Amino acid sequence: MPVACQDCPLRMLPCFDDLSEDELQFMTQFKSGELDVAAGTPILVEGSKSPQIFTVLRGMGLRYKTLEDGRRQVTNFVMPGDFIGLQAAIQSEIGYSVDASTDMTLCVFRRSDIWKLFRMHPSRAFDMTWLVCSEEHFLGEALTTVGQRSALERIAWAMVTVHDRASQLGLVHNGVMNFPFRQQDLADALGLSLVHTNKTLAKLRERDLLTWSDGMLSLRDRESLRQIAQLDDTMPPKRPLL
Amino acid sequence: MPVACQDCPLRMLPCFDDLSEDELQFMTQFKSGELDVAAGTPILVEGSKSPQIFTVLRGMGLRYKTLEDGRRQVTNFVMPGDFIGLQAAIQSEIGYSVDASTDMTLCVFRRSDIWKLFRMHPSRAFDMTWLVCSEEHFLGEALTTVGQRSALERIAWAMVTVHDRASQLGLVHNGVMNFPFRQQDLADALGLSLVHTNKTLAKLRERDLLTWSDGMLSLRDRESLRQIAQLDDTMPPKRPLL
DNA sequence: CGCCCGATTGAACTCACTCAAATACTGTGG
DNA sequence: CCACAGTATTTGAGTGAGTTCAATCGGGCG
Repeated sequence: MPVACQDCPLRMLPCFDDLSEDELQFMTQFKSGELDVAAGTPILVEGSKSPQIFTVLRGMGLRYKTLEDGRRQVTNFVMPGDFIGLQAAIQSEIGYSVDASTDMTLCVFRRSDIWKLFRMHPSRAFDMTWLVCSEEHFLGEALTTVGQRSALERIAWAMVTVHDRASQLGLVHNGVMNFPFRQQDLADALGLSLVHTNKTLAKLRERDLLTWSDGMLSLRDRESLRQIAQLDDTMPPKRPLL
Repeated sequence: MPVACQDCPLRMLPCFDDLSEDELQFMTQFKSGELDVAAGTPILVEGSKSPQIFTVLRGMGLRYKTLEDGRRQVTNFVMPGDFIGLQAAIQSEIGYSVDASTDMTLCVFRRSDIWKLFRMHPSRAFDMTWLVCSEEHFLGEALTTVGQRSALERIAWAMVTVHDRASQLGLVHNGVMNFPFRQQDLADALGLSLVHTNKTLAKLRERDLLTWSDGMLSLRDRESLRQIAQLDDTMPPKRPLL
């Protein structure tokens, strides 16, 4: 049974912009349905033209690109509130794949309605562009991390970034969050080998900076991790939700 | 003396979408001026809120991010037709810096007019979003390159990508293009050290795959370079010009 | 129990880094 | 016109961070 936008549990979170009554009504009719997928399901496939666009309501996933010989670059961890698939709607093809890492619920939009959104609801079009800019910004950060930071710095960066994101979404309880990924996923996100990722994680664990086992992640000392990562401590602004 | 959009030399290139009479007229009044800068001038500064947005008319530059300790990640080479600074207009701050590597001419827009564009000209707003998606796509490619490819593959990838882009813009003459960057810039773009970049370039030169000296780049064997880079050979689609 | 998958650990190797110095070029001032 | 400083490229040598190979361990499941 689909959730009405009116009752969207994400909408209530303080990290998201408020919606006007008008916008809310528009979104309700813009939303074409809901999709439930099991862990492991591919949601978007690189190079395809998906007729659908999604907002993540629940669960987590992986966004990645692959080379012909099988090497894989994870470009982001997908979390609730993320808007995925717009590339396919605006250009002809999509440049990345998304797989579900846990069971997920997705809010579905028709790509053919995008144009209507731009014409009829400029404020929502603006918000959509905001989200793409935001993703662009993140990829710039990730590129800088993989290009310039050492293995220890990369992992510290990833953990603080992921944790902060989850924290915004109210997914951290008593300092612990669900982190349903494999070490191989983290390695592929940071351009490191699995073995070295494992050994570097062990170092952070020995120093008692974090714990991660059985899919549960806890930052024991976020401040130290932040410093290792040379990450500045700015509160992210409120963001739009589509 | 500013160029009228009507007479914009870029507009005529086959790689750009056609504009309707209506759109053309709107752009002319949307354009608030022209800016000429000398090589070496900073155009945008990370973290600032520039009141201006630009389209590059002429010349090349560097887009990059820096860490506190001085490490630098070049995130793109800036070329004519590129639209820069939107992040600052849509969010409050900009996430990267841009410096001019040659003398450049920029088409200037007021950030305060962006909202008007979304409200009054949805087709241009759509095009703007297209461009951001495109940049997002590129950053995904770059991240994959830096995260997964070897030094030889990275350099081959960068050279083919840059050359193809210049080719689209009609900047390649007799197989030769202007490439006004230092080896340090390329190294910072690919997450490699200067020394290793130099030695890897030498290997490609020895194999007679490319030549690059005095700011002139020529791909002697694009096909081999493309294969080394594991880069697929798809024609880029026509793109919007703002 | 046996199998599969993911995490962990050890050992050897190598790609890419740092350090260092030489070369080449350009602009500046005497 | 030459000396000099500053910047970019090139090359050599030694080092090290991260890789690959390989084996083990542990939990979940048919």
